[in-house]
Amino acid sequence: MFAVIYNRLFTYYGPQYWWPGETPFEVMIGAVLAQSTSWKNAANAVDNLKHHGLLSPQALHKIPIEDLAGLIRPSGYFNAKSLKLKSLVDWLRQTCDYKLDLLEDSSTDHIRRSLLSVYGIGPETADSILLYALERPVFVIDAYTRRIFDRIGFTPVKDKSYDDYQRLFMANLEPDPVLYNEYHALLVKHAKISCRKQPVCKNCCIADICDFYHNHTQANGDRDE
DNA sequence: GACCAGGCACATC
DNA sequence: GATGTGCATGGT
Repeated sequence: MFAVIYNRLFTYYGPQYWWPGETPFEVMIGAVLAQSTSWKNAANAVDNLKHHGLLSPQALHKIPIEDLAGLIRPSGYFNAKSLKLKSLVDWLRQTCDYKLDLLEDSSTDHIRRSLLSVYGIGPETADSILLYALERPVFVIDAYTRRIFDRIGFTPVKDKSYDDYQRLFMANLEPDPVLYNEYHALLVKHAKISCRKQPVCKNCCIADICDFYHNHTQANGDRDE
C-alpha cells in the first residue's frame, strides 16, 4: 500500500526535484537552516553564504560565529543555527577531515548515531543529511508525513515516535534512496496542496485510499502493512 | 495581528 | 516519557 500511495502521488504531482544543492555539503547546511522554517527563507540564508564564499566546511570553520549568525538571519533562529552549523562543521573535521568521501566506508547506522550526537542535529535533520546529501536509503519522517498517514489510519502499531514511523515506511518499501527522496518530497507537496486542515482527505488523488482505511481497518486498530 | 513554515535542546514534572 | 518553552525570520 505504501508503494500504491507513492505511485498515486507521483502520477498526480510529478517529480519534485528536492534538495537542488550544488554539493553534498551545501545540502547538509540547507538541512540545518531549513529547520522549522520555510524552504525559501532557508534558501535565502544559503544564498548569503554562497555569495560570501562560505559554502565549504573550511570557510565556515574560520568565520566568527557572530558573522555567521548575521548571514543566516533570513532562516530564523539565527543564533541557535549558527552554533548548529559550527557544530556540524566540527563533526565533519573530526570524523572525516572535511572529506565526505571518507564516510563511504562507514555504515549508515554508524553515521546516523554519530550525527545524532551533534548539537542541533535531531532525527529528521540527520536523516535528511543521510538521504539527500549522502544518498543513503533512509526514510525522512516529518510532521507532514505523520499528518497524512495519521489521517489515512496507517500508523505504527505500538508507539508513534519518529523511529516507529520510520520503521513502518522502511519495512514496506525497497531501500532505494531515489524512491525515499521523491516519496518524502511528494508527501510534503501533498500536505501543502490537498491535506491541510480537513480531518480527512476529500477530492484528492488518494481520497479513496483514505476512505477505505477509515472504513475497514481503523476499527481493528493500527496496521503495519 | 495571528498563524505557519522541510526541528531541536533543555527544563520540569 | 511526556509535556512545555525558547529560539526568530518572512509570507499569507
